Amino acid sequence: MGTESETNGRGVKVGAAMTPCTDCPLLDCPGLRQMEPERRREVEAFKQGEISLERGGQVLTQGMRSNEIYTVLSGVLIRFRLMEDGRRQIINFLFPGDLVGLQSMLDEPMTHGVEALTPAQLCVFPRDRFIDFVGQNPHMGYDVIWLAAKEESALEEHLVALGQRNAKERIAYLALFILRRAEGTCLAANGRVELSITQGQIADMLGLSLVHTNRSMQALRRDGLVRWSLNAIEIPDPEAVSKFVRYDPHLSNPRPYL
Amino acid sequence: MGTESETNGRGVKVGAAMTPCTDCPLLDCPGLRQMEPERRREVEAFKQGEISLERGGQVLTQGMRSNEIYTVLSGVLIRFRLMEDGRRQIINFLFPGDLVGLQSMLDEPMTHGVEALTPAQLCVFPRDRFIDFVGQNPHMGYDVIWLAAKEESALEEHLVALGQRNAKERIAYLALFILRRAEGTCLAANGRVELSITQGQIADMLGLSLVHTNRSMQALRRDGLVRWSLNAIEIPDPEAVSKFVRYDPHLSNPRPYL
DNA sequence: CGATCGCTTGCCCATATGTTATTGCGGTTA
DNA sequence: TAACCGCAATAACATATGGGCAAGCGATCG
Repeated sequence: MGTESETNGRGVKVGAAMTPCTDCPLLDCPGLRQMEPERRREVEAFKQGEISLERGGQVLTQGMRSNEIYTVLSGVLIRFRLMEDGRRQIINFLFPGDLVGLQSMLDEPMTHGVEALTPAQLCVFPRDRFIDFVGQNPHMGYDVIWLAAKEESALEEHLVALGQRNAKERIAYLALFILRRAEGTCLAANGRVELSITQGQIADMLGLSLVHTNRSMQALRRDGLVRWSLNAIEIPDPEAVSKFVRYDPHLSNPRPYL
Repeated sequence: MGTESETNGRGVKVGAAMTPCTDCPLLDCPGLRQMEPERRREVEAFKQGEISLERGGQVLTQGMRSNEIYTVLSGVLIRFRLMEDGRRQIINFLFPGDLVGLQSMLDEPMTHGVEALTPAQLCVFPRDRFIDFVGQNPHMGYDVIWLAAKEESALEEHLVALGQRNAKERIAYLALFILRRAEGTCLAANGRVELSITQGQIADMLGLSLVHTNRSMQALRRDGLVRWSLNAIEIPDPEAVSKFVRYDPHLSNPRPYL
């Protein structure tokens, strides 16, 4: 169809084109760790290719195995779990620099799917060469562990939100979480992210019904805490929200990435 | 006091005694992966010591940094997060073979604490030698990543439970989760685990009030699905419970461990 | 242009879950 | 033995959240 091969009906394009890691567009982002040129070359040797997704395109499908691991080069994605009866739980949001298929390491069927929220590009790495790669670059292995630990922290936060907070707090929490992650990856400024997230998606992430999600969002808007439309999230006073939900996304060390 | 040095008022005993990895008591457990003798020697070289805990003893304290990572040699522990207002969210349960302080890798203050649910022993490893260790034993690095991915899967399951299931289902889910993990570490047989878990702890894990937790547990007992007392969990028909909560802890590959 | 479709919003009512308080039981301690 | 403590089991009542339905609104598409 296009200039490249279109493999998958679901908005996935496997590109021959490949951004060289030596001028990775993520290099300038202050939330991401600097990376020495020689390391970048190492990563480039490991990198297998690139994938482009449209909004709604899927990279990983629940129930299937994968031989590849990915890294977000641009865009925002969600990771979610489907139940047989149609219920859906969104597990987390993925931003540039994030590792995508840690589960692929397990050599078991994926327990979740991954889908693009915006047009996105991913770097592809072969799983079976991973051990060698780590053997030759122990620091990289450490970085992967670092990222895994960070991801775990995020899930921990989400668990706290679902377990301990009410609807308004959950939504405000999620807004702040996304804003901070977006800031860290240069996708936000002045308390504003442009990102199309459906109220249905918010509901599916926070374990709320659609109706109640809507109600609570309106309340937050009235309170002047969070203005969350289909196109963007705005938080006029992040400090206030942080206090409201008792959640302080302490700016952490810059994240490593591949 | 005892024969060893008592360092901490909270039931922590740092022992000079050290179980040699070459006859690690976990070796026989079918849920854990076999480990070649030479690997065991490598691990032993990395191992720094051992810690014993009584029920209620804490290994890691929220808000503090740690230079050590641990591994569960025996016993069951919980990982939890406290909020300023006293609310508590239990994040996960830890069983023999599990990695304890993955967060220590981040070089940031811990966002959770870890406390023993039964008397427990932990193996201690120094964080700062970790990179070298992985550099020399890439397979071990891979194993750590494996464990991290597995932990992430568990949190994912918990998220689904909190987000999508009602009280009865959550409790049944948790019972089954614990039972299966206990079976995998030789702590359970015939659908029965002996483990003292308070209804308050269950409530704090599942985001329910104590009263409602109690109500729902009774209902499950009446239904004959889960018999959960202070001393033990019994699930007469795991298949039935699995169907009831739509959760199937597919027996996974044996877990690696250090 | 009208026809759809999905998102948003509002309303009314049902119910799952939370809150507060009381009781009872068994074990521990003085 | 009495006093105490932690935990489980109830009861009566309050409220947060969910379910069902319908309307307005903006895109997209023929």
